[in-house]
Amino acid sequence: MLDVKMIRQNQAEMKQRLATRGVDPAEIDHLVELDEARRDQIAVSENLKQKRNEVSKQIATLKRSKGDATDLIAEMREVGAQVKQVDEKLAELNEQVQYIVVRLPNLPDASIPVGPDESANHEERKIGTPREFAFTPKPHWEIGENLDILDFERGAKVAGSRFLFYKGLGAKLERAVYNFMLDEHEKEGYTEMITPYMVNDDSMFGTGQFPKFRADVFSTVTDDKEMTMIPTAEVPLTNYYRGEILDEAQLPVYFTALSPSFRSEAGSAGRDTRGLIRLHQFNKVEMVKYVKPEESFNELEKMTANAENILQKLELPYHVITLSTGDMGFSAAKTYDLEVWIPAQETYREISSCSNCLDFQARRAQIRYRDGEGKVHLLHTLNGSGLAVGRTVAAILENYQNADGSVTVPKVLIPYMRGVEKITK
RNA sequence: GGAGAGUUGGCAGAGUGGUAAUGCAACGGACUCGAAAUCCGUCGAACCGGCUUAUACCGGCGCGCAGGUUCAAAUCCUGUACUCUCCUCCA
Repeated sequence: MLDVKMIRQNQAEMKQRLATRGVDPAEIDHLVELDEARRDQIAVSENLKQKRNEVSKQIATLKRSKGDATDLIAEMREVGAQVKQVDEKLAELNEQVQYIVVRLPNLPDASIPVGPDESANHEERKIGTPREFAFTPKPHWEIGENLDILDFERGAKVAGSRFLFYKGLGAKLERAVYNFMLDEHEKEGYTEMITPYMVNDDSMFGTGQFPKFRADVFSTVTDDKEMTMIPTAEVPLTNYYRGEILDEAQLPVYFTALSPSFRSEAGSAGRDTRGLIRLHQFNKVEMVKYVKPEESFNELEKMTANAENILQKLELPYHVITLSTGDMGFSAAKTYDLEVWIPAQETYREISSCSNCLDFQARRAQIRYRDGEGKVHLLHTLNGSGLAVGRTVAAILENYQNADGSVTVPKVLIPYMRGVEKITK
């Protein structure tokens, strides 16, 4: 959420920068108008309340000295009615202002490319060289099905499309991958967490998914209580400190967690219908940071390096891109995507997304810190995948496949596979 | 699922209709070579509005949250969240 006061004081710049994210400048004009009306109404309300407070004190004094306050009470009855009326109007204006402001995306950082969509993304660096195959590489779902380690058919029968079973060494590989990731992040100073996998609306609001993106999630209703299946562990990890004021000395805080992520994938019908790329439920190791504002961009570089470290140790080719204004997520000011090489598709596919949200989430979730002078400030939050586990397994299966259909286990994972060096039929 | 108790400032803790005691902590000062102790003073989170370059200042709000009653609500009423205890159930 953006600061309305800041928008008001920098209207022209805000309109221009938000326009690069698809916000109609007229909406900002409307917001500023409503805010003006809101502040006028606050002044009216507060004047009335001041009067009420003053006269109420007189009434109290009179009553204590057994005086007659009938006239004053009659007068105050009128003031009370006015306050009620003014406050109703104020609540309405507040709601209108909030309606707009909670749906505005974060301000894009000045360093990112401006453009309508992914075509404007900028490649920062390319690491590793895609392997030359002496045979036609198979897609990972074929490899997995042939080896009997991935079962999409039964996933569809038991749950539906975009669900699967991992089986035998497939399940072991998935577990090896995320255990490896968690161990690496632990070395980098992240505290490992196991979070709730269902959250309330306040949490979904805090990180920016709600109210705008309700269609993207799965929710459950029990006894009229609605909960949301987390679309990413970013939600519980970032809401961990919701509504709290941390001490400056606590910062930075680094969290990591493995969790399933549940996504409805509404609007992506027909895309990536096969394999591990786009599922309703997938595992992901997430990284979240709470940092002081002046450090957030440096921390973004470090977090991205932490995600890259995983790919490098797995010896998977990838590149890093900076998302353009049009391709970036709602809460982010700057995002690096890591895309891993998928041989069968001869292309790079997203496997991690690391974002600096500045104070956008902190303002929504009211997460603050107290500095050395005792002053309270919003802090900055970052989140990144480190990495999407299912897509990592897909990349391993495809990049490490052999002509005979077997898959060599990446060196760093062998200890996590209890010594298994190759997955064969 | 049933029954009961609770939620007040950084912490402890009073307050059952008249506008948030008190203690500790914190901050400033005195004393001291310095510190402790003591004494004096200040401050009760955060937030919002006004006025400001910014402080300051003025006002509002503020007793888990949301409503209601009232001239006036921490206090009365309704709903709700969470915590604790007991029963039930359960991994």
